[in-house]
Amino acid sequence: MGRTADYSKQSCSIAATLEVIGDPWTLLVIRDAFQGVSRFEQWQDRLGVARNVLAARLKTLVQHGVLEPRLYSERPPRNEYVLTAKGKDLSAVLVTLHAWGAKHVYGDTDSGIDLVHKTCGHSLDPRIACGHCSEIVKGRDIVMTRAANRPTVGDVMPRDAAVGED
Amino acid sequence: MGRTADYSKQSCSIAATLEVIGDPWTLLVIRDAFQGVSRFEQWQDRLGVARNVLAARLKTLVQHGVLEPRLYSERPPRNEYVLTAKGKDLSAVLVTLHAWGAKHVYGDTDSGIDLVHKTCGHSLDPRIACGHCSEIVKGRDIVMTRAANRPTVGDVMPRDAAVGED
DNA sequence: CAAGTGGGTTGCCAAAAGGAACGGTCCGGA
DNA sequence: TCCGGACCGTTCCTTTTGGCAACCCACTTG
Repeated sequence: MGRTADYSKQSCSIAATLEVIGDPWTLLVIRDAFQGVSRFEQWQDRLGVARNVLAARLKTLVQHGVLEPRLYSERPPRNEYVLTAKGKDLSAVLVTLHAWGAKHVYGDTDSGIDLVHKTCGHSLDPRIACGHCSEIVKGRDIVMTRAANRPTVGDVMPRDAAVGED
Repeated sequence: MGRTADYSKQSCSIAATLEVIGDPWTLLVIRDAFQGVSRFEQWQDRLGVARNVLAARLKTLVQHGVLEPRLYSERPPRNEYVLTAKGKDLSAVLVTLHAWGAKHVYGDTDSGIDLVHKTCGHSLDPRIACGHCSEIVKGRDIVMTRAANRPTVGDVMPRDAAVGED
């Protein structure tokens, strides 16, 4: 079956996030929302996604509080969907996805969408910084630890692991 | 069915990235790889994913150069899979996904996995910084522009749009 | 030599995506 | 007033996938 995919039992923030935005098309719906798209037909035109699928995605995004429906016409009832604060917080995810694709899929070829950092005028080359010490974080300085004494299914990893090496 | 999903025609780095890592389970496979998992049986135990699906995911991740197979036994041929540099570059994506889930799904409850910034000792509160000016980037300082004169399918958005408002 | 382990492949079934058609309500023009 | 079209879905049917279990092959250990 497709995607009954029980990520959910993993008690992991990454899995939990994927539970919300991991369905096919969902992140592209959100990407377009950041570009100002807010109506059914706009998404449908841009993505070419099946209408029933789009309807389902919008519904679950609303349920999860990522999008908020706003009635802009009663009779016929029509609503548009705008990003909530929770949804806008996904910008960091989109930024890192974009950066990876720009670097590793498109080399230096044009990639259709460009992110620009307004305050410095350059196209954005995003890095992860630490909210506490404000330093740029290198991959090897991050430690992924299995929190506390939480018995998780396949606890095969005894030691902590560094994330990346760059 | 599902996921014939032609993201591909979108000429967008985000869509391109999702083409590689957007399948169900794929990001969890990569998450575990960062935690040191490198063998079929380990992933299978931890994720509970169907074996055929796991085999398919590993294959495409290798094809895309995210994982590299390494033969650790000839006869019987057995290989393990390790992250390439390209794969390790996905750490930023995992970090932002994790942060979003920790903040918006788990509130302050324990989330199973914790990311710690070794150099300052705190648990990581990731921010996006600009590689050029080294400043922390606020969402509203990012402009998503449709690059150059690339005619993309549903070009309904005349103006540029700010990303987020935080 | 029998049982176990590691790493898959094969086949069947159910769930999700694709796709096209339809329905309802308004609007603008002929 | 009648006709077509825009919008926003919903329904129905088809096509792919993922879930699941069984199976297989090549060692290895008891």
